[in-house]
Amino acid sequence: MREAHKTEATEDYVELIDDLIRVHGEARLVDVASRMGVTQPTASKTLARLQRDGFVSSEPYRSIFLTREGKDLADESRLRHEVVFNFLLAIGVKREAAIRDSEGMEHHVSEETLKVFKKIIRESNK
Amino acid sequence: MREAHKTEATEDYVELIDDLIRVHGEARLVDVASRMGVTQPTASKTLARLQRDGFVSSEPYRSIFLTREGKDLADESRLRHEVVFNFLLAIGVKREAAIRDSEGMEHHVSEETLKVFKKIIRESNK
DNA sequence: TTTACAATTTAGCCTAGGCTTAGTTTATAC
DNA sequence: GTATAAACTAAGCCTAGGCTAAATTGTAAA
Repeated sequence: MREAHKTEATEDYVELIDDLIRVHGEARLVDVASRMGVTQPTASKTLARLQRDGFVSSEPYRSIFLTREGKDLADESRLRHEVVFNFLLAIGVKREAAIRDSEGMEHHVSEETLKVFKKIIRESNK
Repeated sequence: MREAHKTEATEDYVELIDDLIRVHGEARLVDVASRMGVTQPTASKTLARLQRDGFVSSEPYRSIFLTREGKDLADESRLRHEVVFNFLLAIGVKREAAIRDSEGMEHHVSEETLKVFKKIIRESNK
C-alpha cells in the first residue's frame, strides 16, 4: 500500500518545496508556482492534490510544509537527481545541459542504472 | 510553426507504428494498443489526435500509416532511442534495464548530451 | 487604522490520456 | 453465403494538469 499515488509532478514538487525550505526557510505558493513555471492557481491545485495524498500540509494562506512521507520522497528524489546530474558532469556534459537533462532524466533511471552511474562518478573522482 | 503539438506520447506512438510496419508490414490498432499497454479505445482516441495533428493517416477500420511528418519524427525518435540504449549497454547496464530505461530517458536527453553518449559508444567499440 | 497591494483561493473552462460498456464493421470459418 | 468472432468505433465518464478572471485574505505603508 506504499506508493500513495506518486507521480512525476509529485516528486518535482516535493523536491522543490524541500529546496525552498532549505534556502529561504519556508515554501510559499508564489515561489513554488514561479519555479515550476506555472500560474499560482495551477500550483495551488496541484498542492491540494499533494495534500490529499499526504505529501504536504498547509493552512489556508500559510506556507507549505512537507509531511514525513513528503520529506522522505523529497530526499530520495534529490539524491537520485544529484546522482544523475553528477554523472552527466562526469562524462563531460556541460553544466547547463546537465542541469536541464538531469531534471527530466531522473524519473526514468532505474536503481540498476543508478548504480552504474555512481560507479562512474567514483571513478572520475580518482 | 513547426512542432505541431508533439508530445512524448506522440513520439512513442509514431516510433511504435514505424516499428510495426517494419516488422509486420502494417500497423493495426489492436497491436498498437497491446504494445502501448492501453485499451483499444484509448489507443484509438490517441491516434485520432495524431491524425488531427498530421502525424498519421488511416481510414476507418483500416490499418495505420505515417505521414511524411510522422515518418520523420519516428526516424528521429528511433535514432535517439538507439543512441540512449546503446549508451546504457556501453557503460555496463544490463540489457533488460537498458531497454526499460532508454524508453523513458530518450525524451529528456538534449542534443549535447546525445553527442557525449555517441562518443562514449564509439570509444567502447574500439 | 485605514487603504492598497500582494498572495491565495474559488470557479469555471480546456486538453491529454486513461477507463468501461455497448454497438458496428470486417474477416474468417464453416 | 452466412454466422460468428475479432477489430474497431462511439459514447460517456474520470483524473491530472494547464489556463483566466474574479473574489478573498493578509500585510505593510501612509
